[in-house]
Amino acid sequence: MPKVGMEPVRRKALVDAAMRVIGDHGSLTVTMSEIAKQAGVSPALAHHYFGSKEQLLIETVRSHLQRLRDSVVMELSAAKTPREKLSAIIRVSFQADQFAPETIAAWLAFYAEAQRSEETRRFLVIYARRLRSNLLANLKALCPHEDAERIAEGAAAMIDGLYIRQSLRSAPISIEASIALTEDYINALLAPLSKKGRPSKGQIK
Amino acid sequence: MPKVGMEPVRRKALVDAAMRVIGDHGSLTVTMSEIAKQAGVSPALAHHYFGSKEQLLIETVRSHLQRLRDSVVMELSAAKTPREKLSAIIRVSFQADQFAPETIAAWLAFYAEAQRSEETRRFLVIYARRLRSNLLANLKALCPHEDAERIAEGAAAMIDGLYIRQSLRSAPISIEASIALTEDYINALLAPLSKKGRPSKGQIK
DNA sequence: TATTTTTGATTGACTGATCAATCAACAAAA
DNA sequence: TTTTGTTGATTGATCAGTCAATCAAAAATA
Repeated sequence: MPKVGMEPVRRKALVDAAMRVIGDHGSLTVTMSEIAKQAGVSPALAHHYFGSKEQLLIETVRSHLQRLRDSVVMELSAAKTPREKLSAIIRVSFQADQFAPETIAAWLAFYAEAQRSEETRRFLVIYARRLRSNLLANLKALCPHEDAERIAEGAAAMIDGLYIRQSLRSAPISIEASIALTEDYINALLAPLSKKGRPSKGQIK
Repeated sequence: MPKVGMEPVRRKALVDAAMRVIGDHGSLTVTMSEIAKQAGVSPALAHHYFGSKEQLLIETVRSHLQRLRDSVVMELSAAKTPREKLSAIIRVSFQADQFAPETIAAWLAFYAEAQRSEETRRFLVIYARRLRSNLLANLKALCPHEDAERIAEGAAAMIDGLYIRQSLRSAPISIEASIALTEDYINALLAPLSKKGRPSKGQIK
């Protein structure tokens, strides 16, 4: 085996391994040994590259959020109208790999960790803001601004709520049903509204 | 100091202490020592009464859920109509002590724990089912059954989602706003419906 | 080209701290 | 004197983090 330029390879392997271990362990109380073993290296090497367990965990959150962000960007650029973009955001939130039990377990663990780790919290806040602002921007094209704020808040909450409920794995809701519930919410709140505030009968002001 | 009948007193003190410690620690990785100190007894006594840390934690979840349940029952009995009962359920979910940062942190920790502890998971499943079925029962009085199912699912998700978003403590949503968002959801989805499925103009079948 | 030197990658063994859990002993009430 | 409550001291396990030593490739030198 070669000997140079291993660093990026090992870092990625360790971050991926951490994600997997956290996922099926369902918590951040995982040991460096478990992660290292999963990545096929010694625990000492994990410390060598990341300095501390906390740092490795933070990189793991970062990487996960980055991947999610990339998905959103890609899907958003494919969608044309604001309404299509809203659907794209929803679709990505519930896409299969995001909605897998291990991924959801990891999410939950990250949220719990954010109660103690300021840095983890910051990442999740960024994610939450991005979700909200993506929704908001497109809603503003479809209804008055104040309504858009409310609806964005509600839709974001619903998405996160569907996640957390999924984590209990009792009567799990399918991906399609989750998408439908969120779409319904947006449609129902948008229905009586329109860009410039059409009251009820299609009269444009 | 007196000497008999201490057991229930100590158990309650320890469970309450655990809740407090978990709350401001924001995680279940708390030590028996911390809990015992908070309760003003020695760690050995905590083990004496609960046998293990896990058992104490489980009792803590149970006690918390029981208190919530009591609140719901009380508020529900005060409400008369189905629509009022729906509002009562929502109101309890967001009542001040439930929505306090430490309580939310504790909830989150319990959800994370449920990934590993079957018993904790069972309690949370029971809570989730109860919330859903309380909503469902009252919704059924207001719209067709299939619609009631969807709306109950969505409202439950929204409630949980508002909780989890609150845990990030960035741009926190007020109690009133949280209630308003959930009420809006129900109103919006209920609007085009009625008990026997009036299509759109008030014609009763 | 052959050799030595340097450098990055990697690990086994170890340390120190933390903690759940146990237990023997003691105090006070019954 | 029996029972209940209570604790300090201790044990054993687990882990994050450190370190000195090894190995093999690459670079420098002859």
